[in-house]
Amino acid sequence: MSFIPLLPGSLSGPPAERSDAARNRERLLGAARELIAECGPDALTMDRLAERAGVGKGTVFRRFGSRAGLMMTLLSDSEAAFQARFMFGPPPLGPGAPGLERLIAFGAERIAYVMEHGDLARAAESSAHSRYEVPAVMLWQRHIEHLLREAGMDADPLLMAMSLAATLDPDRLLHAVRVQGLAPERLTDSWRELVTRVVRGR
Amino acid sequence: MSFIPLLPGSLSGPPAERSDAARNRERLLGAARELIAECGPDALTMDRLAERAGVGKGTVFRRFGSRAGLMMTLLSDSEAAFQARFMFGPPPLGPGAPGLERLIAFGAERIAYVMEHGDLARAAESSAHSRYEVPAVMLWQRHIEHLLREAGMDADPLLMAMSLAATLDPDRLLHAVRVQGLAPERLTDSWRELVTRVVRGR
DNA sequence: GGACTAAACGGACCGCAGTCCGATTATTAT
DNA sequence: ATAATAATCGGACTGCGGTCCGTTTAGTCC
Repeated sequence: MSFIPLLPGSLSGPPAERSDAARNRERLLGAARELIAECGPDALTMDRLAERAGVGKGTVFRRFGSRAGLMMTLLSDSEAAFQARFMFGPPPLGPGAPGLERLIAFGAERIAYVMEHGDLARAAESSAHSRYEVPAVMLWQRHIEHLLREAGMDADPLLMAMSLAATLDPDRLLHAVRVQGLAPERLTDSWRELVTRVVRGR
Repeated sequence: MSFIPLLPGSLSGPPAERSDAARNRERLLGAARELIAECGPDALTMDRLAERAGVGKGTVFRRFGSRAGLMMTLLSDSEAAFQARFMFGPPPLGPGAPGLERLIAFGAERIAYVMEHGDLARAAESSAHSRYEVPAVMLWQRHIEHLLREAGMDADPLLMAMSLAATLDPDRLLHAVRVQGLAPERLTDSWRELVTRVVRGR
């Protein structure tokens, strides 16, 4: 988790990080994972986190900016893995399969992802102003748009991608499964049906 | 806004409302509309509202339950008017037109509605746990589902309605228009395209 | 009118996310 | 080693939504 900088002056890039700052970040991430494992993401408050990690509250916010930022950091590993799979992995999720098949696979994988990391994802998006500025969310949407074009979608792929992305919103998916009691497979089936109809068109 | 109860005992229904309670509710609604007219819905805090209306903070919450509840109350008039139009009004929005045409009209009207009352609607849905328990939202979704069935949708109309409703989420629509700078007409066009493809199917 | 009761009242209080600024400490140059 | 400097630290503070409970008051029954 630490590395020796090749260049002392560190040309290009943030001007390095002080050792205590790095130590505190690790402490905070560890404490956050502990608390989430114990009581779930919703019970993680910034005060409790600071106390558990043995640092001041200001430190938490300087490190992660906000609660949502912390959650995004916690998600970033699995998030990056997921991104790698649909961008560079084997088909049908990755490149090599027709657009429609990749779309179907994408939805299925995303639903599975939300079932696993949903609470975290929801917490990461619950930033007051911008639920749609989250980089990962924007990337997904552009990916869907790309696949739509590849599948021959002619009419406003950007907005179609927006609509399809709305369907995969973690909040909605979790509500459907946890509150409405729908089976995840049913969501997957419905997604397949939806994108098929949208792509095949009138 | 007030009426004389026909039966003193008030069979069936809440056990009447005390006069001071009614007076305070009117005061609060008036003050809320003032504040919103002055600074917009986001600047309306429950403390300010209580102060402006000349009542205690506890009174505000007993009256409306929560900030979201207050916003829903403020919306209820225009909300009811909208509902009446798509349930009993003239076609193509109301009954009498084919399902697909009604769906298209519904989306267009909803987009227009959000452009007008969007901030309020967003505030009304921003209750932590349940953005989807709002009665109006549930009604819309069931209405979409009904229209889908009427238009001959065979595959899981409930989930298809859920996906389509997600497209019409106020938060998303406002973000598309205000942040992304998309023209509302483009949203309407895309909606028409979307529902047409979904209904006409594979 | 006067007593009784249930409801409404109000504002102190809580936990939360996020901000601010004086004190502290790691780092670099001398 | 020492001083200078810039980043980090910590916790008091703010504003918010929401809760609680002792006090007040409207409606009712005699």
